[in-house]
Amino acid sequence: MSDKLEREFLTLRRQVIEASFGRLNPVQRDAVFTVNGPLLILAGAGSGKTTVLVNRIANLVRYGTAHDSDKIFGTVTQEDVDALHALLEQGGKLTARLAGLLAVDTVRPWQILAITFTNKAAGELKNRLGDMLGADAQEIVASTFHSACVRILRREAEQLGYPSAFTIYDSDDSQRAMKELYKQQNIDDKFLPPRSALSAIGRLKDRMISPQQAEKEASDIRAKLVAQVYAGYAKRLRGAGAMDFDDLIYQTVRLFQEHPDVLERYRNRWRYILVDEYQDTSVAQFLLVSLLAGGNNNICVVGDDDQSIYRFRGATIENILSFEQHFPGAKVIRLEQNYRSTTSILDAANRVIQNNVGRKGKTLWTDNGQGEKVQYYLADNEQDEAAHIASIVGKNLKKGARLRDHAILYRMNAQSGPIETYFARAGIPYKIVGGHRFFDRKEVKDILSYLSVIANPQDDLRLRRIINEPARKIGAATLDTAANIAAGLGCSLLEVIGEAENYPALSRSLTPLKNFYEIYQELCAAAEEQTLDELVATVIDCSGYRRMLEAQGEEGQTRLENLGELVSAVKTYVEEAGEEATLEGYLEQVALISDIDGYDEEADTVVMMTMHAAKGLEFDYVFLIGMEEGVFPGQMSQYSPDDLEEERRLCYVGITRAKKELYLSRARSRMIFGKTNRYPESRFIAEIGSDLLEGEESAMPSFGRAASPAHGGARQGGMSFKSFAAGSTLASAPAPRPTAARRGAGVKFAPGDRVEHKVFGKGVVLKVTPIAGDSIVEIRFDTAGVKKTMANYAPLTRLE
DNA sequence: TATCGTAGTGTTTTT
DNA sequence: CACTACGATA
Repeated sequence: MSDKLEREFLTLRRQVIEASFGRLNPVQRDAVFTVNGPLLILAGAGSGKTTVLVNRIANLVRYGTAHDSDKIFGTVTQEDVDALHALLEQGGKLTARLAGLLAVDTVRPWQILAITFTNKAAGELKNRLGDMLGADAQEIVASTFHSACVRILRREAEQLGYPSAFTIYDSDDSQRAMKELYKQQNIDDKFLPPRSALSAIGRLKDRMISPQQAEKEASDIRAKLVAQVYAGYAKRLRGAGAMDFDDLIYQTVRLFQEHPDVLERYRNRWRYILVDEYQDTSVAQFLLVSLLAGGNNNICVVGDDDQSIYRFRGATIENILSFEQHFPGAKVIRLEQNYRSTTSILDAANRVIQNNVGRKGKTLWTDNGQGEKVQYYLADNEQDEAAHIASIVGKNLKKGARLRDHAILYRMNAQSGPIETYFARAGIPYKIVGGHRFFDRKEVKDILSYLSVIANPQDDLRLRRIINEPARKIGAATLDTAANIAAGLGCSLLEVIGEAENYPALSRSLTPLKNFYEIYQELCAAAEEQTLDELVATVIDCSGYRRMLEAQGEEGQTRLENLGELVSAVKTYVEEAGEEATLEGYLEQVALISDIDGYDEEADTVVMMTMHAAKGLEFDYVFLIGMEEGVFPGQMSQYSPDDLEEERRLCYVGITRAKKELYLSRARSRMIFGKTNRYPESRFIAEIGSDLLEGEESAMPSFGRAASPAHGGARQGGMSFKSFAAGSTLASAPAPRPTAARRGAGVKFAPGDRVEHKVFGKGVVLKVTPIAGDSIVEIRFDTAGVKKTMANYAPLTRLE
């Protein structure tokens, strides 16, 4: 074999490998083919970092280091070279022989651990890997920090003195546990509210500080109390065989620090580690990753310091800023080209973020073209803001956009209310991500608590939650005596209840306790025999929960329906997990599920969520609402420069979600938590600058704008309305509410009328039902079917 | 022990 | 405004 042939082969090999990954820019390509050693990818918003991540993993598995290597396994023949030429020119399939020649030091899929921020992101990663790698992708572990840790802890919990079926407490459980502790130890909840205590403890755990250390380092009374409460809380959870969210990380790191042999096993298993959203990792998460990567340091992290928005949860931007110190010899790659947004949008984003100090510094650019100017609307109040958004959605739909191309983003969940009300009345389909989760509803949590007591009988907290739900005449007094006995014996509450007849102190409530225990045993037996979804149905029946709800009329009926939904959710889980389906597995999935995980981008509806939840998503049309000082940036951040910078990063995240058009809005007055306030304009508006904005404002502050589709009289251009706004405060003082009376007689509808709806198009009125000063109009649309809307809210006009 | 009513309170963002 | 916690009553 000649040198010349080999050289030709190596060049060809590189070309074939590159071709198999499609279009990548030079910087992206560099990231994909950097295989070994520490790598920091600074990825701006919309820079195609997921593509890079997927391709990088695919390259590890398929080609290993072949792209930059001159190693060849086997002997190259002229035929091989010809075949590669043909492949490059005509495409086609690889033979097994060629595939072998293209690979050098490949990585087995199960040696790769990819950590993402949400389950949804992990799922997407797996899907895209599946498309590229087929069955191999199944063996790659792609999960969140929390899920990955649970996986490890389930296997190793005993080393730490926890049962392997430990319960995962959500923040609600944590709070209950904390309140019980407060009561037991007579702690003043004014001086240190349980919520603050929990978040302080959480932040200690994020920094891997134990209760003992916290005690030692406490310098003031409050810190001392936190340390004391921390110790008590930790003891309580340990006794219940439970871990909270922060424990999942904290205990895993402790496991690795204290059991080098265990760490060694996992180090050998995962030889390549990738972490997405690295800017949002905590000290504990950094330690976890660096422990696992220790040795070969094949660690690749992807992040954007400008998008760090979880400082309040213990994330330290330090992790990204000092990556090169932590991992000497680290390679740093910057992805600054944006493929998502227009120049107008990026200009606005860059203008805002450049007001922050202490960042790595980068400027996004794009060749997507200038695009429309950023729109800025000044509304009278939140209803008017909602109406304006609805009318823009209508306009865009006419231009051919779909509902699901629109996202409404806000600072806090409470802001969704007015928009939701308006959209519901107008009959515009929408979906809210976040707020109250399905699994947080009382009835659902109760049934899940039954299940978790079956899985982990040590868990007194969840037991207390359900022992008298439905009412079984087991009150607080009885439970306290039983708990005291349990504490004395050092066993669980449930064990005491099981043999209640042995304790004279419990004689008065012996029957109810025994009745409960019987139910419990019945359920345990059912857990052995039935499938998971059957078990859930059994729990609902045997516990008496169904009977209780049935006796509650309408309210109980909807709750019963929710429980029906729970049963079908479990059924879906059983079908998906197949043989792997276990009770613990299901409870774990429920505990770690997040709001965004349930977001379905296929459904054609407008979507509403917080800017936090929108991280990582993109939409053609994005509305950022409530651009007011005190709302965004929030009240809490006004006096803290650090918090303000985080708000600014959040603003940057919000702006960069938009692909085509960005709409900002502010209301002159807004009702928040029951009080009407007038907030000044958000500083972010001034930071963007009037030259990038195109303004418009509510025209006549008092007259049913909601129903009038055209913004008659709205001013266009520049920011000249600022002075106008100031002068018109008096005129706009009475809160406008679109009522039938205000709108006059001209816009009533009658059956048979031909009408046009901004969202659904043209149709015929079928029925009109007057109700409380408004009316429900039932319309058969030519294309959208039959819908009901409220006459005063729907963007509806009568056609002559 | 359960249930009803009232007073008070606290409100960001989330795995 | 919405929720919780607590107290009075059946």
